Amino acid sequence: MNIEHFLATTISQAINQLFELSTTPTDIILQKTKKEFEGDFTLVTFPYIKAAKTTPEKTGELIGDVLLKSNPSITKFNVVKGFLNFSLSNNFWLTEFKSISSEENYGIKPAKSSGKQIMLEYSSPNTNKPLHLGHVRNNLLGYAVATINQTQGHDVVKVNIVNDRGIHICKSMIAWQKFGNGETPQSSGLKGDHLVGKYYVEFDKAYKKEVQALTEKGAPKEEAEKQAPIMLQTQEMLLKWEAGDKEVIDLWKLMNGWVYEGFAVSYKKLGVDFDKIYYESNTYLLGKETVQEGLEKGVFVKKDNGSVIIDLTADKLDEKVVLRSDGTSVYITQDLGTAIERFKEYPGINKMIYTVGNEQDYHFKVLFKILEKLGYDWAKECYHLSYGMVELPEGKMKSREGTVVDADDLMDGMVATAKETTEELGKVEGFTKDELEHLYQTIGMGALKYFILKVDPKKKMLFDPKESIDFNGHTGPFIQYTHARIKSILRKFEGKANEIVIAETIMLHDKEKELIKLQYDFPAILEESANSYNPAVVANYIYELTKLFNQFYNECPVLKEENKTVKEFRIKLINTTASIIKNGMRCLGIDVPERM
RNA sequence: GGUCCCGUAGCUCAGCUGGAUAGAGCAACAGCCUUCUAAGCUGUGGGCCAUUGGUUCGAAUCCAAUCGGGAUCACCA
Repeated sequence: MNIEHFLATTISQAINQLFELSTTPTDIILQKTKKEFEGDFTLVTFPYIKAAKTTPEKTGELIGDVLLKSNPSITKFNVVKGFLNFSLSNNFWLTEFKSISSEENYGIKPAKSSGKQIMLEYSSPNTNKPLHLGHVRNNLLGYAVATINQTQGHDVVKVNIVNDRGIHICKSMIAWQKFGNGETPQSSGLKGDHLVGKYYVEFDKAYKKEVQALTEKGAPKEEAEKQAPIMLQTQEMLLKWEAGDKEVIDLWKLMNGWVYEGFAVSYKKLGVDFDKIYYESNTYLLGKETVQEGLEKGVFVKKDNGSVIIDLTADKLDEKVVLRSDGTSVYITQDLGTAIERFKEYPGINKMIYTVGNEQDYHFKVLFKILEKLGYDWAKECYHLSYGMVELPEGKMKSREGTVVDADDLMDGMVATAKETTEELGKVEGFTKDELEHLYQTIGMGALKYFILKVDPKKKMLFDPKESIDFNGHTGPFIQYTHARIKSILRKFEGKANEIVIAETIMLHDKEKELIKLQYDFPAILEESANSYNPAVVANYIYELTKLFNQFYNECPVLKEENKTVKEFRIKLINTTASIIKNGMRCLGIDVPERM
């Protein structure tokens, strides 16, 4: 039985008997004893002093006495005001550690399934421009949440829905036709998505020029924006696309093909992948039938002008259009249809997660509410994994103003910095050229990923490209470096860590005990992180573990230790530390090198 | 204006299912490399946890209001 459960049960029984209360073990909240005090676990006794009809000190004593007799693992206790701190025996932690270190992948549950299936959508790029920093956060977050949930035995289906159609795609296409001179990724040497993105910017330039020319001739601004020839051409192209015009479709396929080639490269660098990719060009007509059904059920209302709406004012939301007066879909129509389709396609889904920025909080509230009103009981299992924007020191990123941080540039920059730093530190000996390239990649991406994942997803975060990302302190490279150091020690021990049998007689040093206690927490941390869809929980835990190891390392020599049993125990201890660091970082999608 | 989110050290962030003296990193300053990798460790300084009330034995944490910042409220996607 898990020790915390045992303690809770014992304490619950004790206070029920002593103070005539009727608590259950789940009412008992134990916390870890703060470092300044002696003990392993702490019970706050304030809530019980009324029933105990005595002082907090006496209350603690009474409960402590019962605990002491209940289990030989509990060796002593002390009471400070309303805090009952009790200690578990050296042997308890040693035994605990033996079990931790004997597990192949401690904390990361084996292949056995929980029976729960989660569909997780993330990335969702547009095919008119390359990925930027915002997408990076989205992708890293989605991927990490998926991996962390897999450790809980859940079957996670990672999906990506590509926005490959619509007016914005046509803008790039028109601009390419007009100004492109047949430029291709091959002829220009540009990555496909960057090439297409370039023409999206070209469109905007040309469009602004035309609007300006028209307003100078006296047209009102709004009128000019509607009547600019290039805009009219774009709208015409969209109609042709919808009609299946071969020429337009061919161009569309060609240019989207370039974009996909470019995305594939970026995704690979980011280390993310998908089980299934949806394309909006296939799904954008979905949802119209749903609107019909909703009308019949009386969930939706048809207005005089022919548009269909849902009135959500009673739910503190507004009226929402679900079908335009001309009978065409709006965005949410498609989302309704896609959601329903997915649950049909994967009947086993218990949870549907959408990784989308918090500017769409309202949209998803409405979406889920509508699904609920339509009577889909899985609507309550839909979850919007909302994350804050990545802001630059100057404020928001705006693609039209050229203040976006491009994902490829960013990643390349990180790898270049990793290279520089590594060379400066002179840590390049003994590596082949290929190994070095791989190492720079690992460190640079590790820095970027950790930087983004360590902050709570729902909060907005600041990214300063000038100061870039540090490699010292609370960073990915620090964790990677620590792992490499441990591996270096283990190498000197010729990899025999697994053969070590831990002696019963070891008296644990403070730092050793702290390390074991922290390792003991790992499974609970993973579970919490999985349930809250928050990778930062794991990220911050790994940092704590790493920092603790470094302190231990400075205080307790490992290889220089004279006593053979202590030395072997420490080897085993750091071996387990390394594997938790590695597994934890893997959950975040971050590689840790064996050497660096 | 309605709704939602955020406000913790100079900066970037933890801590938030109420509990002991609010923690890290960066930046500043002072130490530690005859070594198991110093991308490290130790120490110093730095805080009215936005403000004001409330609930409580106890509030950074819960509630309300206020002030600041952001998002959103399209027959856009």
